[in-house]
This record gives sequence, C-alpha cells and structure tokens, in this order.
Amino acid sequence: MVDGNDEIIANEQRDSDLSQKSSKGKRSRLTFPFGACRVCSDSATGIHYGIATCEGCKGFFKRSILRKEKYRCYFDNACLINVANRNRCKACRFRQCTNQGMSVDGVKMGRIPKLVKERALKELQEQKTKGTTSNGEINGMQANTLSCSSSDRSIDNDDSNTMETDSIEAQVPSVPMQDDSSNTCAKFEVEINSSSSGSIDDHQIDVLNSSFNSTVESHLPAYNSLPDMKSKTSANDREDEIKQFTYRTKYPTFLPNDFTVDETDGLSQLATGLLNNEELQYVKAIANKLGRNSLNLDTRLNDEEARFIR
Amino acid sequence: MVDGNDEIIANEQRDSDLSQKSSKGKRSRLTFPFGACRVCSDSATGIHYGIATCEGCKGFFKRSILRKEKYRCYFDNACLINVANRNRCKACRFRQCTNQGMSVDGVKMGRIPKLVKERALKELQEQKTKGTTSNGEINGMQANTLSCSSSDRSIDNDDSNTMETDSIEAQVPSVPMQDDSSNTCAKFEVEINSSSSGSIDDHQIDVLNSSFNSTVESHLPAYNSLPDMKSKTSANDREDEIKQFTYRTKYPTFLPNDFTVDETDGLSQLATGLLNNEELQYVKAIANKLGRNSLNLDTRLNDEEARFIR
DNA sequence: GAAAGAGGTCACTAGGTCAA
DNA sequence: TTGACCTAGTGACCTCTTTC
Ligand SMILES: [Zn+2]
Ligand SMILES: [Zn+2]
Ligand SMILES: [Zn+2]
Ligand SMILES: [Zn+2]
Repeated sequence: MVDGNDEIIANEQRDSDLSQKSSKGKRSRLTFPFGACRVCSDSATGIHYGIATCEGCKGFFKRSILRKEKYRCYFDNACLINVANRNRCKACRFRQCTNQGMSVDGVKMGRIPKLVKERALKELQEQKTKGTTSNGEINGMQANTLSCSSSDRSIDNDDSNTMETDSIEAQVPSVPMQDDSSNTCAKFEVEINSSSSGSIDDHQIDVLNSSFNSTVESHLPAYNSLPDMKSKTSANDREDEIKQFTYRTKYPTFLPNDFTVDETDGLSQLATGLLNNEELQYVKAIANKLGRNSLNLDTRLNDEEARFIR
Repeated sequence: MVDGNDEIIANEQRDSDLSQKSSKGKRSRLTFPFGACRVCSDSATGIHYGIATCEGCKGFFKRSILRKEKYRCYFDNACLINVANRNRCKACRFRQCTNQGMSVDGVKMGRIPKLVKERALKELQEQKTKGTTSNGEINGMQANTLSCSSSDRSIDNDDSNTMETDSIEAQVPSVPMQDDSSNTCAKFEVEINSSSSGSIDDHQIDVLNSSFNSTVESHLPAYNSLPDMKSKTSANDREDEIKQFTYRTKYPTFLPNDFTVDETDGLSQLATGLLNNEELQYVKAIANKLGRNSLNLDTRLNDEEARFIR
C-alpha cells in the first residue's frame, strides 16, 4: 500500500522526496486520482495490467504470472479480498485480479491522452457533485471514461512489450473477464471537441484527490481485454470459471454475488475532505465491526453493535 | 534510488548486531530503531502483527493465535510484563499483546514507507532533544509518528542489541499499558522539505539507535482491522462466546474474556444508519486508508480512540 | 519534455525451525 | 515453550521505456 493515501500531503511529499522524479523543483505533478485498487481496495497507484490497482496487487500479479503460480484456496474460492487480508489467500487474490481484468495483454504504455483524462475527470466531478452514480454504484466515483479509453491508448502496443514480457504473457488467461469489460465500459466516444483543449487543471485533480482518497474507487474496467491474438495461452488453466460475478453495474466491485446494491449516498458527503473525529470514529467502528464480522453486509450499527466493536 | 539508504544489510547484521555497522561506513545498513517491544519492552525487532515487538512476543502471539490458546491469570490479570518476567503469566502477556494492538489484521508487509520513517526519525530526534515526553511516558522516546501511522510501518532498529542497551533502563515498567495507546500521535505535517528528500541518513538512525535502544517504544496502534474473508465461517467457531473475536480467517484471534476495553461511543449517533453494501465498501475504503496512512488525517489519536480501535 | 506503467530492487515481515 | 534464525514473500520505490 502505498502510503500515499493521498491527499495532498502525500502528493506534496512525493515531491519532496525526490523520488518522484522530476523532482527538481518543479512541483511534481499530482497524480491522477485512480481511486481504489480494484482487487483489494487499497489505494490504487495507477493502471496496472489493465486496471487500477495498488502496488501490492500489481507486484503480486506480476510474480504470479512470472512464476506461473498455481494457487489453491483452502476455503471456498470465495474469499473476500481487501487490504487487510489480501495476503491470506493467494488463490482468491489472483482470481480477483483476473476477474477484474488484469492481464498482460492489457498493458498500456505511455501517457494518458489528455482527452481521456479530461473526460474521466469530468465524469468524476459530476459524480461527485451528484453524489450518486447513475447505476447506484457505491463509491460513487469512477473513471469510466478512463477505463474504457483503452482503445485510445494504443492497443497494438503489445509488441513492444512482448519482448520484455514474453515470459509473462503466455500465462494469463487474459480473457476471463470478458463480461466485465463488456458491460463495464462506458462507451468511449471521442468527440474530440476542442473544449478540452485547455489542460486539465491541477486544482481539479487536487480536489478529486482529496475527496477521493482511497475511499473512492475508480473503476477502470479492463479495457484491454481484446481478443488477444497474440497470446498463446498455453496451459493457463486457471480456474477462471468464475465469471459468476455478474456485476450489474458497470463497475464490478469486489463484492460477493449476493451483494446488492442500492443507492445511497449519504456517504458521499463523508467522502469529502478530511475526516473529523466523529467520522473517524465512525469509520473505525465500522471497520472494526467489519473486521470481526464481515458477514453482515447490511449492517446497522446500533448501540449494541457499537459496544460490540468497542 | 536512494540507495543511499538502502543497502544491503542483510539479516546477518541484524543479528550480529553488535557491529552495527558504523564501522564500515554506510555499508551495512542499519536497521531502523524500532525501540522497545510494546509488550515486554525488550528490544523490538520490527513491526509484528501491527506493533513494534521483540521476537519473543511475536512468536508468543503467533503461537497463541494458532493454537487458539486461552490463558488464565492466576493473579489479578494485572501482571506487569517485562522482559524478565514475560514468561510468568501468559494470560497477561497475551492481554498486553492485544491491548497494544497486535492483530492478524494489523499485519503490514513490505517496506516501510519512507515518509513514515522520516517522520518517525524526526519525531524521535525531537524527543531525544527535548528529553521529555509529552505524556509523561516513562521511557522517554517513542515513535508516535510511527505508531500512529499505523499503516505505515515503522522502522526498524537493529535489534540485536538487546544486550547492549537494555541494561540501561531496560526494564522499564513498560508502562501502564492502557495509557500507552493514549499517547497522541504527533500530527504529521509534511514539510518534507528537501531535507528529507535525501534519504534518511544513516547517521540519524545511528544516533537514534544508540540513544534509543530498549528504552524507547514505538507505538503503533493497530487500527486497520478489516473484514476478513467472507467465508462461511462455520466450523471454526471457537466456543468463545466472544463474538468479538471470531475471525473466520485462518488465523482466528482470541482475546481473553476479561479483556476489556471501554465503551466509547460517540459513534452511536453516527452509527445508526443502515449501511448498504456500497456504503460498506466506502467505509472499508476509508478504513483502509486510515489503516494505511493515517497521517494525513488530521487525526490525533487520543486515549479513547486508541482504545476504541483496538 | 512530461506523464505513466512495466519491471526491477530490496527493505521488511509472517512463519517455520529447532536448540535450549 | 521459547525465541534466535532463516526463508519465502510482500510491496514501497525507482529506473527505463513508451506515448502524448
Ligand atoms: Zn490491491
Ligand atoms: Zn480463497
Ligand atoms: Zn516483547
Ligand atoms: Zn497475570
């Protein structure tokens, strides 16, 4: 998990610590608010292997592919993956990776086209404003546009990577998530209207980042899942049978099937800015509760519960 | 890359400790000064299950969890735990472990974010300079920062040295537990001005290590409890009436019955809404964020909160 | 150039070991 | 049982390459 949770702070620091590159004095740019990792909901650091993920899931996926790992779930192949337990079941973590669309074929290189970014940001802002997503998706924001834009970023890029990745590519079932991609992607139409010509301003990103932080997710469906002609898909027998995840929304989440969505938004408000004490406690309480009893999703916290979680 | 900071440093050194590198120059890496074990005040070797602990307490906690041990105190459940008597009362040792925040959900893997390290170091240095702790904590130093950042990981010290250092104040009554947690987190404001940009320098660590040693504690509350796997639970329900501690993960954690925390609540009010899945996810995300990088929240953990999240 | 992601690096920790 | 030691991973950072 990247520390960066974000916020400004994080960003600034980033600069500060040279790490970020350009560091030279120039303000390091704010990074695009990718939202939550689609695999474990930690803070995503970018689009990795096709979807927004954290560094951990990125690395995990990479290692899995490289070593052609075959994991086995000791439970029911239905472990919920989140930042706290992601290392407890590799099988399910990997499944989640592929279900969400990670694939070596999904790799995108180079900078994200301005147009795409703008659209994504705009979309996010709107969502934020409304506080609700059309589809009732939970964490309101998501950059559909961005995700779908895949097409934008060249697809053919593969060849380039091939070399580097070859070892890798083979493996990935690269497709399992078709569904995802299909339903998920908002159609991306680039009407290159110049409007956007202006550049995306930092402020916007800033704002989004702040209200965003890891609390929100931007779901970037795997847009790359294209018929991969290249992959040989050799023996990749993953048990990807699981397409069962029927997401009715365009943004598949890591929620179990029984998961039901409904609109809500009360939270969206919370979503903004820093959390005050109460909110903090609230969240912690819930988190604790969840930690101990993840079963009831439809939770109502009452006194008892509050006591419960202490 | 900062190699500067990171060099090799293999484990060997860790153990060997003694050498501590300095001799060589930057070469051997110093491990971060984790300070004292939060359970027994021995030298901590790292952040284990969420907090800085020694190898002994780490192993003890692990075994306790694995075997689902239920210990009983033959006294008043108030035994003071320190390096010399930690094996006298398992019940109290385990209680201390959990009180201090050890939890399977608090596990942090991977490298400790630079930022966190920097903060911790800075804080430690300041404390050292002042020579006083805000909370009147007994052993002067502690890496609150580190601790608070929970998510972050703390730093490590070269453990090894127990020998050398403990002698000193070693024993420290390790603090009346409860309070500990209370200590506040120093607010973290990053002005990481360039200074930090560089990597943390060895000298700093060196200095801190020396003045540190077992005398210090780094408090890392574990507040990132997140939901476990969704699984079916079933079987492993220990008889613990204590639902609070039923983890359906493979590492069930059990706290002693007598374990008390206190109410807190504040939440109740907020706590009342009904959460739907989406909200839930949202909350989880926030929790994740908090867990990972609480820094940016202007949160300051007070006793209540600390206790609360436990 | 700047922005982004793949890959690589290696600081770190859960767990397993086994002498004491 | 304990806890010093090791090992297999994990993931925070960084470098390199691609794309805008
Ligand atoms: Zn992730
Ligand atoms: Zn599983
Ligand atoms: Zn200890
Ligand atoms: Zn006792």
